Amino acid sequence: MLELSILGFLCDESLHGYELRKRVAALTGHVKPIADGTLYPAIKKMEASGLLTRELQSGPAAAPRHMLTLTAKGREHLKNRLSNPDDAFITDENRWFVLLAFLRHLKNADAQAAVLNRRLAFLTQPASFFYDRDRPLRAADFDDPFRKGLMTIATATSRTELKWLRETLAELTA
Amino acid sequence: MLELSILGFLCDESLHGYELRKRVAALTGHVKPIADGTLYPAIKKMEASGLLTRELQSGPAAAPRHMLTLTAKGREHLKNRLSNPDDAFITDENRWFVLLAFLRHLKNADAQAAVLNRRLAFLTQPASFFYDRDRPLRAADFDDPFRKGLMTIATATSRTELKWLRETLAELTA
DNA sequence: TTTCGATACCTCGGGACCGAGGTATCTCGC
DNA sequence: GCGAGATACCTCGGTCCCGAGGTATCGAAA
Repeated sequence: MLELSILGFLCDESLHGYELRKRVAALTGHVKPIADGTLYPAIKKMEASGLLTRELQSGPAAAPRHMLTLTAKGREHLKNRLSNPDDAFITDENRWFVLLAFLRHLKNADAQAAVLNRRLAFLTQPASFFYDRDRPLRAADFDDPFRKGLMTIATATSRTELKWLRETLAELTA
Repeated sequence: MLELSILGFLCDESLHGYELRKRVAALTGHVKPIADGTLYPAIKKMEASGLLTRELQSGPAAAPRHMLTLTAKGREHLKNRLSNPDDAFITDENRWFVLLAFLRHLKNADAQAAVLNRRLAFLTQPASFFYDRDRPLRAADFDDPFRKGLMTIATATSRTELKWLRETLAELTA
C-alpha cells in the first residue's frame, strides 16, 4: 500500500522524503496517519532493491534533503502493480482508492479497463454483512438503527461507484 | 478490530470458534478474508485475559467444539471499546463499520450519540486527497478520469453518510 | 472403500506498520 | 541571543495479522 503510493507519487516527479510524506498523508493520512518510522524504512528498502535512487541536496532547507527519483525498474514495478493488483487492492476501499489515484500511470486503456472490471465484478457479487443461517439479511431486517444505517450506507455508496465504473468503462472502451 | 468483532458477536450469544469465524468473515471478510491463524490466537489471548471462557462440547460435529462465552469483564470491555473507540475506528471506514455493527450493545443513547458525533466531526472537516501547495484540489481540477472518479465517489459517499448521521442523531436525542 | 470435502482447532515464521525515541539545522519571535 | 517550532532524517522494539503448514473426525460420493 505504502510502496504503491511512493511509486505513484515519484512517477510524476522527484521528491524528497519530507514532501513525499506530506503527499502520502493527504492521500491516506485521514484514514490512518503515516508515521516517519514507516515511511523512511520503506524508502530505504525500495532503494536497496533498485526501485529508486537518492541524491543528497544541500539546499536552503534546514536539514540536507535526499532527493528521490524513480528508476526505470521502479517505473516498471509501478506498472506491474497497477496492472496486476493483489485482491486486497480491489476489495479494500482504502487500497482501491490509492490504486485509483495512480491508475492514469498505466497508459494502456485496455489495462485500465481490466482493473475497473475487477472492481466491478467485486461490487456486483451479492454479499451481506449479516446472515440468518444462509439467508443474507437486509437493512429492513434490523430494528437496530446502526445496523440499518450500515447496510443503507454500504448499498448507497456501492451504487454510486457502480454508476461511475460503468460510465468510465464505456468511455475507456469507446 | 478483530477483538471488537469477537466481543460484539459473543455479546449476543455464545458461539464456537468456527461459527464465529463465519460471522466475522461475513462482516469484514469481503474486504480482507479472516485467517484461522489470526482468529484462534486472538481467542486464546482473550481467554488468557479473562474476557471469555471456553467450554468443550462433544456434540454431533466432526471435531469437538469449544463453546465461547463472554464474561462480565468481557462485556465491560466491549462497552468501553464502544464508548471510547480509538481514532482509527472513527476514521477508517472498515473499522467504523465494525463499530456500527455493534453500537447497539451500548444501551445508553447519549453514549451512542457521542460516538456518532465523533464520526460527524471527522466527516465534516474539510480535506482533500491532493493539494497544489496548500490549495485542496477538487474533482474538476483533474483531467484524469480516475482521480476525478475518486473524488466524486468520496464526496457522494460522505454525503450519504452525513445525511444518515444527522437523521439518526436527531432520533437519538429526541 | 477410499477418498474428498467439510468441520474444528492449532503453531510458527514473517511482513507491514506503529510509536516513542533520537539527531541536527534553520528561522522567527521575543 | 535564545528558545520554540518547523524541517528533515533515522532506529528499534513491539503488535497485529497473514499464510502455509499440521492434526483429527465425520459424512457422502465415486
